[in-house]
Amino acid sequence: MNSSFDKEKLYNLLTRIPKGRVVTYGQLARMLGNKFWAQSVGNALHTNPDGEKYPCYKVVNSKGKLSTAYAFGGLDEQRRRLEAEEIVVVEGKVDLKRYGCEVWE
DNA sequence: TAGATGACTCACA
DNA sequence: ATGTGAGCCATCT
Repeated sequence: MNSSFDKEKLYNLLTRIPKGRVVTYGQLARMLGNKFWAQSVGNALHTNPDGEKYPCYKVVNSKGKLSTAYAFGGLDEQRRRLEAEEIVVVEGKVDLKRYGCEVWE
């Protein structure tokens, strides 16, 4: 069947992210089924700035770098939220070795 | 319908 | 570390 990109699934995963942990676009894409959805994931988050409801601030790229085009608040706000979960942000980046979660549940 | 754009990732120099 | 090229997807113009 055409397993197309489902935003609901993406949002579901976002809300499932354990506290004090971050996830990369590729990781989300992989969980959704296709690792090539990374770009689509970023696009979906940008077109759907549900940051008020979804922890999109926990989503970073494979290098652990935070989004430069944060839809709301800005990089400063995102860093603020991450630190609020005991996540250390350095130079706008997080240590995926420490906070990057491969899989949860 | 086709082309360009992007909050991506990976490999190589 | 920085830059370029190639790859796949969804959305916009």
